Amino acid sequence: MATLKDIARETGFSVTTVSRALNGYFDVSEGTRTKIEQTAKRLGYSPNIIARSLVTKQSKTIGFIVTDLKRESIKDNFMYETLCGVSDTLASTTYEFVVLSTSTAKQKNKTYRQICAERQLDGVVIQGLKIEDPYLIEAMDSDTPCVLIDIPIEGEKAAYVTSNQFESAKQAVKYLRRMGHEKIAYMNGSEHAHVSQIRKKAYEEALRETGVELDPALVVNGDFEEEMARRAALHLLLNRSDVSAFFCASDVMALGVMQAAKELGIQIPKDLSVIGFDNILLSRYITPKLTTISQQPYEMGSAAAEMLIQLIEGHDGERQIELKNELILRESTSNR
Amino acid sequence: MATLKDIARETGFSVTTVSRALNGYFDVSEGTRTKIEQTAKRLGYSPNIIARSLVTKQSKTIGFIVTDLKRESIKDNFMYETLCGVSDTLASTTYEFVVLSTSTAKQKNKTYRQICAERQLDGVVIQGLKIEDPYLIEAMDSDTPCVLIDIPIEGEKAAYVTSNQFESAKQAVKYLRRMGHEKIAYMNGSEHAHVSQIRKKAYEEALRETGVELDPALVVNGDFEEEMARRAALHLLLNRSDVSAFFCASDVMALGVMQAAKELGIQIPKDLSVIGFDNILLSRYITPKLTTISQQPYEMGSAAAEMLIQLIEGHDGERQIELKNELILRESTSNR
DNA sequence: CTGTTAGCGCCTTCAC
DNA sequence: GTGAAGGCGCTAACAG
Repeated sequence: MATLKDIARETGFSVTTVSRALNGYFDVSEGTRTKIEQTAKRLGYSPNIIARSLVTKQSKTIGFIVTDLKRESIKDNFMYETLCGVSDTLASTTYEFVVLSTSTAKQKNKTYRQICAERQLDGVVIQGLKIEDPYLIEAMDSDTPCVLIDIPIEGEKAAYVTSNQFESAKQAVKYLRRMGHEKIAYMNGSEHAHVSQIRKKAYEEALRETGVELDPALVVNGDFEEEMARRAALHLLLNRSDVSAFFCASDVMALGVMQAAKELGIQIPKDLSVIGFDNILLSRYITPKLTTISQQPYEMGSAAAEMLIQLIEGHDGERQIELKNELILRESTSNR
Repeated sequence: MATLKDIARETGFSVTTVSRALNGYFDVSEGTRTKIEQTAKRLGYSPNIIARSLVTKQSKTIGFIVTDLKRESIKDNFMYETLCGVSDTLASTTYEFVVLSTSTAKQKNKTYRQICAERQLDGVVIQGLKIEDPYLIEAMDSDTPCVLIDIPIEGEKAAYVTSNQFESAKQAVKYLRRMGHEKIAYMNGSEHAHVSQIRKKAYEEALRETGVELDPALVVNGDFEEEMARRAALHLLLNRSDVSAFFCASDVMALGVMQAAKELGIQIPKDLSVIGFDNILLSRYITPKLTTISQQPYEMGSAAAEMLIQLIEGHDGERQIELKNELILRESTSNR
């Protein structure tokens, strides 16, 4: 691969001049610039970003840290869509991104600082971390800019993008209330995820505001997994025939609930109304079609990347973005 | 961030010795090694891969070049699953990967060589390129090792992983033949994709071997898109009421075919049998459940990454891997 | 306008 | 066993 040195030798100019010519500085005469550009082209020169990074301290690469980039999530695709958003936005910049799949366990082996330092990451997009994950704390007082997805924590160099999940979750529960449901169960996701906490709070608040006393027995946990949700729902529905509606913190868990209902001969929506969260692809293909809350993961990824670039380049602008979710009424809900 | 120099200053040794101690060379005394290791730890040292790359010529990063990493493909998830495979395999190595989303158009702006050179990529996994894409030719006579997914071309530094699609496609068509179908239409994908060509060839060969004359009018093109497939199928089915079966080069296109049939009041499988390709998640959720051919994208990604590491590190081993597909019989096919 | 000098953080001879 | 010197490819002062 041709280097600046090669071009310098060919053209007779110094490496410095060649560098400046190729980087569009104005203190090079038109003549030498064209000459240098031509031989650069002839030699198939292309700058070594690695070498450049070493001196400029900018690697032009950002990290996309995700928890458990796993095949199972083809059902929700949340990760994939945010990744597409990030990728598309970055495509029009000079930045590239490395995918860093992590887990709570892995975070003990390599610190966040190390990850950033090793490759001199210019910035980081974080997705799917648990609230007590080491990386989250580290990220907050790190010098490398970062944008959190769905975890609303602000920091000196940290921004976040989230959605109005609280309001939309409340809206879903209140919708069930208006339909006459009173014994509304809630299928929560992993307790360690911020989104779980907030959705649960929304559920509780919606009930309170509509005059329903909270019944802790109606709150179960499916850890965002279909099978866990199925079992939890099975258990609950078996013991509590008074439950007439189920609000789930994710569509995948709603799938589990529907399966459990089917096994028990409970008809949806006649005997049980179900609302999910995410508006996954499957939700409109299953029977009955699932009433759910749509999110905009692609837009989240894309907004995150945009904010990150702003942070990296020191511009000021939005530090928090809240995207709008929407309650999508379909066939899995009906009057009590 | 602490550097070797910092550790050298602290311990009193030279940078050279510190480097050797930390890299496990044996020509350092036990005492100095432990001392150096301790202060390295204390200072939170972690090597600067960028700087190291510059001298070792190994960036420890591989490129994952994909065509059109786009949100639409949440329906097939092929890309995502291979990505997971690559990610998981790389997780146990010291390599990281950058996602490089490209397109035929983009390939004119930046050459494959440049992409590899700029970041000194140690190797590349290529997925989804069209057969006349510039990158494909360039990759073949490039010095950086690469592994192709689903494009069986071998090269000095190139390996590939694919599946027995030819056989499995033939199997599918022959299955339709055994069910008594004679007028079997074929919905092809993009002509520029290698997989399209091979599946089409399989279709033709299966017909020939079972004594059916080829009818070019029965071969239509949906470009791997649902809507395009829907329209193409609509057109064909409208004009050719003798068609009793449809073999599709992808499940997504099969979805389009099923939609077209529905619009025309054609019952599946009573009036029309449909077979897809990919075994996407949706295929077993729709009604009727789609008969299809399953692939193993995750395993492809994972195998590709493994082979790539072998190539990079100069070990010899398999250069071609063929994974097994499987015909999955469900509800969209029946006797003529 | 152009060249010289210096250095980014690291590794690899080659001496001692 | 340890250190000095040199260089990877590039950019950033600083002179001229």
